[in-house]
Amino acid sequence: MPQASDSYHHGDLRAACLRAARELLEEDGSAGLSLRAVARRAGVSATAPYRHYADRDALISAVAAEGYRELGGCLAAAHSSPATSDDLAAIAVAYVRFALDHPAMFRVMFAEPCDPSNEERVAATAALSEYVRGVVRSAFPGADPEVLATPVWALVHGLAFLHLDGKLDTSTPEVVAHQVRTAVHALLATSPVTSKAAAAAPEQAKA
Amino acid sequence: MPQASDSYHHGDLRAACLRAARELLEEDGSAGLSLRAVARRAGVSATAPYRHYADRDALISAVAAEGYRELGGCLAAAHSSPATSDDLAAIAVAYVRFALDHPAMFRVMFAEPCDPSNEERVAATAALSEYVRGVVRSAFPGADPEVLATPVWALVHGLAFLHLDGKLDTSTPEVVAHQVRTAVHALLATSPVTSKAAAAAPEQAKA
DNA sequence: TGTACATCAGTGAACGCGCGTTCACTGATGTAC
DNA sequence: TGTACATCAGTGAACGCGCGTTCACTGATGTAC
Repeated sequence: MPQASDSYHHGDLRAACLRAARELLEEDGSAGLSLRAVARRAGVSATAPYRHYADRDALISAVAAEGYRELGGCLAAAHSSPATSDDLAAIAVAYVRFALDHPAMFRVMFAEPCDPSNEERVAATAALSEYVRGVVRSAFPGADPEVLATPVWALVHGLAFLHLDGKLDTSTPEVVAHQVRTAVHALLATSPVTSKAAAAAPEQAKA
Repeated sequence: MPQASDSYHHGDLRAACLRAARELLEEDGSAGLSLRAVARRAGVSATAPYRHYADRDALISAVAAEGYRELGGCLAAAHSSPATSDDLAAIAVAYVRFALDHPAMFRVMFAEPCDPSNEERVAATAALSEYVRGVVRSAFPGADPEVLATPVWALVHGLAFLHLDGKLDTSTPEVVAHQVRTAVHALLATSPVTSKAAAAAPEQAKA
């Protein structure tokens, strides 16, 4: 039974560090994410986190891994089995929303040049990449997922970053969602690859 | 006549600071980019840069602005008047190449959450955005550039980041170029928007 | 059920570091007469 | 052409800061008998 906050032993400092790190990230951006600040916020001495994380990088990688898992969850929640480009657009909207809701976290996950060799990181991004392939496969059964997965991910990822960096209008969630949907449809609805099936059975192609 | 390196006055410290900052960026990433390090490398006291830059952020913004200008140059050099999706793909390749050749710089330009209100920055990214619209207009005269410019930029920008973060194979420039070209063609050759003209004159549409 | 002891998860002082920025200063340069 | 002086572009000492990490330590917990 953890959580005896007044005792010498914390109970679950590992999780508390992660929580503190995320809060700091949301409040101060990645600049505020120091081991000492995490310890402070967790109400523990500056060196206590070393019991649970080898060093600063290990903590950050753990935060990033958590982010990957959460992003995966958000995408799955947006649509479990996408079958049309509309469905895919909904997933894209969720992706961009995640970036805007957790900007610092998203940057840690993708834009930080930190320890790309960390196992947890590699596994998490491989899983994400595999997920994208799966989405593409189920949304465009006629297309080669190996060819289509990269540009689709790139498109959505790029939309996320352009919004994040203030290059696109982010005034309301609706504006963002519309922007993302429009972009996805503009490129995906009947691209040469996705429309293979349509070419084979043109009468089924949407107008 | 500047460059009297042994004199009390440096000659052109402003430019020397920029140069030093870029070198540090390439060598140590953005973590190594401190005012003091810049001064050290420029062979000048720690406080001398303050004669030319109000503070650290000002220096960084100046570096970023230089980056935008250079990126613009690289893109223009790749193809001056793109008329086909092949031409556009060549520009996309140049964009990704720039990111891979100057990774830290690219991150400063786009992924750093620093002072988005800086005038030089705003102007530079607006110019870049306008440039993308121009490219789209000249490559796809039948399409609405307002609709197409965002997804095209996002696609290319996303490709740059995925390569930069090691999510895609970057072993050789050729591999990268091929990857980028394939991605661009997969989505752009006859997307519903870009093929408006083709729809109006279907007999001219590429097979 | 009680006790001895190993192990675990914290503490707190200390290390050396590099940072951004201020300040009063001084050497070099350029300009007006 | 020479001189006085304002201005400019550097210096170097100092400030306070927060950081990552080490170390020897100690209090709490769990386990074997």
